[in-house]
Amino acid sequence: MSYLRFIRSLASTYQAFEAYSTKHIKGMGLTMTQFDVIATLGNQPPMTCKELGEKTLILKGTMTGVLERLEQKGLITKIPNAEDGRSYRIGLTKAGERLFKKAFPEHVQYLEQGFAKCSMKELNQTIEALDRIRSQFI
Amino acid sequence: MSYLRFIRSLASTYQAFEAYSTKHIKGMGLTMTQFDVIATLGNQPPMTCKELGEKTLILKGTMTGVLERLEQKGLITKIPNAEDGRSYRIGLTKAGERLFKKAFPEHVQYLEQGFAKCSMKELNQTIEALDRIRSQFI
DNA sequence: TTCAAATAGTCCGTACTCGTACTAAAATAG
DNA sequence: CTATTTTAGTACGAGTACGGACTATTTGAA
Repeated sequence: MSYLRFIRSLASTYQAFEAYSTKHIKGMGLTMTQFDVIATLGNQPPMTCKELGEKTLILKGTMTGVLERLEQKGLITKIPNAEDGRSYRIGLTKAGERLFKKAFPEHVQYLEQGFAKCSMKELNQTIEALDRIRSQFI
Repeated sequence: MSYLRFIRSLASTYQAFEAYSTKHIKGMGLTMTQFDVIATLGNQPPMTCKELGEKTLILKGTMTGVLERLEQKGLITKIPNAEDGRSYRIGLTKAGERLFKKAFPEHVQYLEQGFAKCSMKELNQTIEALDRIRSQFI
């Protein structure tokens, strides 16, 4: 019966982490989803909407709106794709690059703080256990 | 640096479980949030919107709409509260009761299947580790 | 080659999350 | 007892998630 407790523990830990992370991201004027896109595009050659969706787990229907808002903020550009008239490539603008180069390391460091008191050994053991449990659900 | 791997592992396990659970809930014509409300109201005396929100972690602003849709489906009723003119008590209708008595045990059993191959010992160890890690973020 | 099937993205509808502002009722301080 | 503050729930707007229908382009098969 402890699987019900496991579910609660999993959900609340995920949500606590999500809340911790979100607090920092909001300070940069982005949503988690928007940050996810910026972080994925950073230091990478421009990629299609489809590729971006695969890396970020954002569905294409959602992606349209997210990219629209990022374009309005002047952080990304859509480059027509010569090889395929249906698609285009998405890349960071100069402003997007600047934001990425500043925000990404800052955020990584912020997350690091949260884990400062966790032992490596415990983290690694938990990763292994989570991966084993997850494999039952796929 | 393994905390980045931990985050990925935590998020993907949570999402895999969520997807597994959602698949079953959708089959009963409910969303996860709606099921959460029904499951919380089952076998309990009617409670206020506030209490319901505390138990389900649904914010009051969201709750209004969720209850509206559950009321339309005829699964819940709002009972005026004699002791406090600002609030009302929310309870399951007969149809809501019937759905709960059928769907809840079915869902618990469905979840149990997913965890069938997980050892109790590993689940308990993981719960403890997750709880320790979570405490760093609150 | 031409027509059917697959693919890339968009559009739309429903539902949820979160935050802020608002209304009405209750609790409390002076 | 009145005025202030708190509290319960609603209203609303921006953003996200997800699914299904749709358009345009490309690919693949007859």
